Amino acid sequence: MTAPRYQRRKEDRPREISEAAFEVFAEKGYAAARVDEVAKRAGVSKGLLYLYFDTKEELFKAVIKRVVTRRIDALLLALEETDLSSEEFVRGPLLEFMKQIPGSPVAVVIRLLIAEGHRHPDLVSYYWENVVSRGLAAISRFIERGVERGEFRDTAVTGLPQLVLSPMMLSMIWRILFTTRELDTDRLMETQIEMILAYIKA
Amino acid sequence: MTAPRYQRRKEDRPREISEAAFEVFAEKGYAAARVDEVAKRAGVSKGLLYLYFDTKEELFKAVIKRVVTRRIDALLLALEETDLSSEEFVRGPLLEFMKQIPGSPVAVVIRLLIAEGHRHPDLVSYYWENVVSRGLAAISRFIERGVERGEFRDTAVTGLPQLVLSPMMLSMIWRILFTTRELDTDRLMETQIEMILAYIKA
DNA sequence: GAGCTTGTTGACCGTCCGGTCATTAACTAT
DNA sequence: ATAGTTAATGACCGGACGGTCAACAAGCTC
Repeated sequence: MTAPRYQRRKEDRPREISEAAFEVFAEKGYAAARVDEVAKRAGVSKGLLYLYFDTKEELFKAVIKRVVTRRIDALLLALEETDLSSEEFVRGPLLEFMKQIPGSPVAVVIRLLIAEGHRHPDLVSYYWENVVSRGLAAISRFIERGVERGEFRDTAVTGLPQLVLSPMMLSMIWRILFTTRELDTDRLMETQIEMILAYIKA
Repeated sequence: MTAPRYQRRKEDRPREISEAAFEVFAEKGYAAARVDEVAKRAGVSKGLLYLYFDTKEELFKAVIKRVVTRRIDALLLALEETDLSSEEFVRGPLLEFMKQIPGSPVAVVIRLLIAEGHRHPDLVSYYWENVVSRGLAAISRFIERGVERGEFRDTAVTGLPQLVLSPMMLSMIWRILFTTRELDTDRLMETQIEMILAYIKA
């Protein structure tokens, strides 16, 4: 009466493998990540991994998409439905959202995309369509709304929502490269918001 | 009377190999770059490459350092020696410098560092010491000078020179990932400078 | 032009790794 | 219990790739 050597868990395997893969890709990057290592961390054999994912590249794409998909909607919804004034929303929920990104899995995805995007153009398109373009459009719309309400002036910022996010981008890269060096990334983003508001407030 | 099969060119080989390596690393990233490919593009045999560089990793480091070393000093010098007013210098030479970076080899180096920095901490330190910390310190000093001269107020920006550069950072990443998508990166940087000046001018 | 030095070649090696598949054994239906 | 189904294993393969080295030949010296 020994314990079974393994259990069949068809339902959970893809997620477990994908989670393990995220870890390994995050640590090593795509090319240096070993499929054996992923299988090991997921607690399965390499053969099984290849039952659920056709190739290493498919696995990679699945991992990226999985992380991306779970993260965008909350903010966009909040942004559409808030009854705060534009300024209050920017200073509150939007800033909070930005502060939390550089330490989140999104930062890892960005790193992987920067490193490997070249050879996975469909992945870059996916990320563009599901995250970047939606996020930027939402910020633009939001500023426009502020203009319509008479809270903001109509400046170049309306058409350059990237300005709001650029310190967040820099903070992400900073943490990726210079984890040990000092930088108050929160303060960086706060100050940018402060400047933008000062610049566009009516 | 046949032409010799090769010429001895001890002096030029390291540079030629290093240039070829830059191309290949830029196209493929570190792990996916093939030493054979580098040798082929440099017009030498793999054996010769290994005479000048001990390992692939040493080659990589040499390439990064070579690109970095040739690029920093001009701006820092101009910044120290200019007799323009602070505002004029920012709107002129500094902005020009920033605009030109995202399309330069520096952007490639950044991409490689983001992708591979993890496993080459000494390379990250090198980049930090020779480029980032010097550049940021120079900008900080410059703003302080403006404050001393009464041109600027003393704001949080003095201690956050990253704010000046963050749209440049975003522009670099944007071009790396989304070459095809529209973004007026020049306008992005101009607007940031505009906002900062409006924010800190006395 | 003979002989020496050394820059250069390219075939070769050992290892590693993505991907395969015959075999096994956990579950299921009866 | 038994037989059938299929989730899961892990040994294995072929090719690729970083790195080596014995042989070669370009250029120098006399």
